Amino acid sequence: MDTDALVAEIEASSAGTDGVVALVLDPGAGLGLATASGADRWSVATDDPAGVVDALERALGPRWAVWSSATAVALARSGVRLARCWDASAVHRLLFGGWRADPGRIWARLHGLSTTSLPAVGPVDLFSQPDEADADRPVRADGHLNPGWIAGEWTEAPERFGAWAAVLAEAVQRQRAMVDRVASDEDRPMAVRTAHSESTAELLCAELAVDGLPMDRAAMEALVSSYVGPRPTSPQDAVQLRDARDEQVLRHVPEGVRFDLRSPSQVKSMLRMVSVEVPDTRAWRLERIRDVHPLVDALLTWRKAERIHTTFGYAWLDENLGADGRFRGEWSGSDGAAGRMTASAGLHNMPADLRGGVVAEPGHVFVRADLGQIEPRVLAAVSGDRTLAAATQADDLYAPVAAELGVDRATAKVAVLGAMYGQTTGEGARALVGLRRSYPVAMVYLDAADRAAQVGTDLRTYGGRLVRMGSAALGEPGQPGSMGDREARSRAAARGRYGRNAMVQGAAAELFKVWAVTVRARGRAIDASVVLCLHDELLVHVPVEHADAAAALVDDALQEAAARWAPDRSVRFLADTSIIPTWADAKS
DNA sequence: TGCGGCTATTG
DNA sequence: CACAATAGCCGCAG
Repeated sequence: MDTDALVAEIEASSAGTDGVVALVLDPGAGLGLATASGADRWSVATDDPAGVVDALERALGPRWAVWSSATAVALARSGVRLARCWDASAVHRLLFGGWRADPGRIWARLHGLSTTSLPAVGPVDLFSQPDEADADRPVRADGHLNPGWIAGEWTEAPERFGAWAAVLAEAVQRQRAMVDRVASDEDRPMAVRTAHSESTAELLCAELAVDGLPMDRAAMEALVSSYVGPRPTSPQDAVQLRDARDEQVLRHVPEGVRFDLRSPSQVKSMLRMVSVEVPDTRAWRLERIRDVHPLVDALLTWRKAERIHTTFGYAWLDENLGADGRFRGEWSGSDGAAGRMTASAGLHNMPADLRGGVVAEPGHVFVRADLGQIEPRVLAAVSGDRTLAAATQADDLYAPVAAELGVDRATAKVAVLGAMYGQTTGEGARALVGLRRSYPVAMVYLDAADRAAQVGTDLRTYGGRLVRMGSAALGEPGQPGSMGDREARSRAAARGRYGRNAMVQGAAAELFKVWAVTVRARGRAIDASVVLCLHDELLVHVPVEHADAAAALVDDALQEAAARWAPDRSVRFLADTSIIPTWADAKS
């Protein structure tokens, strides 16, 4: 079938179904399509599935339903960009929390099947009797998805393409119904929009992973070299250089005594040998006693260099920086408790000292923008606290809060942050009384989350993300006898802080992603690409002639995002935006 | 070989 | 050293 005929069929079939078209893709063999109802499906055998998708995108521009961002990654590798999608794994994480979101798990959840013993490919065990009749079908007799198809057997015969897409279409239809229920029954009216923006954020993640971050290898190697010296010429040389670095510290202890600088307990012994007694060897602690003994100073200097050497050194560049001057990591659209974006390869914790190596390509610049005081502003929005919302009108939110509380700005800031993090000691805790009096709505919102989390009740963010409170890392609430009373209370308090913060951090992550995908969408017309997302900061790469337009676009996109995310306009959001040649040039 | 602890980096 | 994260190395249990 030619593409025009396919377009016409899909157009006729998907009328009145919100324009959702399910897509499964095998880059080597073809694609499967299905309309939202799953009633109509197509199997297209082609050696250029990306080209077909691109043609459909231009002709129809549907909301593409996909199992995960793997589809978008494959398309991005072929230079094909989708505008909108419904990412079943992203929506699964939104609805149910946690991280694992493979098709088998998504399907099981939507059909009320067990997710603790999902069928798997491989040796037959007691729980999975083979059933020959199941092999040809995407759904087994027991209702679970066929693990073989999940693992890739759907690509083995072209007629399976459409069947697999139809399965996805059904899953997405069920997800949509569940999101609608969250919106209506659980009082999270933004849930559908969140499903859309979180899904589109997955498209952005695919592009971030495929396109990478512009990096100047020579500039970055020069920066690395300034900390750890030149690149070793051989493995033997590497060992020698490492011994030489260690020796700069060890020469401060008596002759013949050896310590492993990489072992905290040995470092503690080493310090004791020169009469420096510390409970641990963290840098902030040693910093204060830097002058006590030259060994301390040498150790701190060594630590800094060792960090670059092991994590952000030549090996790091060799592994992640391509010959095309793009640094690539893996991106996740919604990780952890609160659903923040995360990135691997150190993209989110690269030392600030190395930012000078992140350089725009010739003829390009970066537009860098970060949200100001995003978490307290988000707290004002999601809690509906009118007084705190009024404070967001100020460029510096802490100034009116300080005036209201009758304290200085630093105290006000510590108090607000302490309230959001659940701090119970120190200066912040003392100012909490004033916060409760002046901003009762926001404080009650935080306290309610804290109390629910303490007893193990799951939470939902403003946008509708489920924050699960039953994970093993947090410990089970109310376990009798397994621990002392003090330990149990400490665990409960930790769960409370976790839940309290997840409501704020999670909502901030949702707003951030709406902003990021808005910039992605609007920026396309002027060739502006988001190349880095950092929780409250965007780095956009753009041809120099469009720099001013891109900077204006980023600011406009924030207002657009804020209006869509929180239709109540009483809370003000602002971004600090600059046009810079390297990431190190930002003024903040 | 897997995992918790310690450390450093980021928002 | 509150909240979140990635990542490396060490020491110990299995």
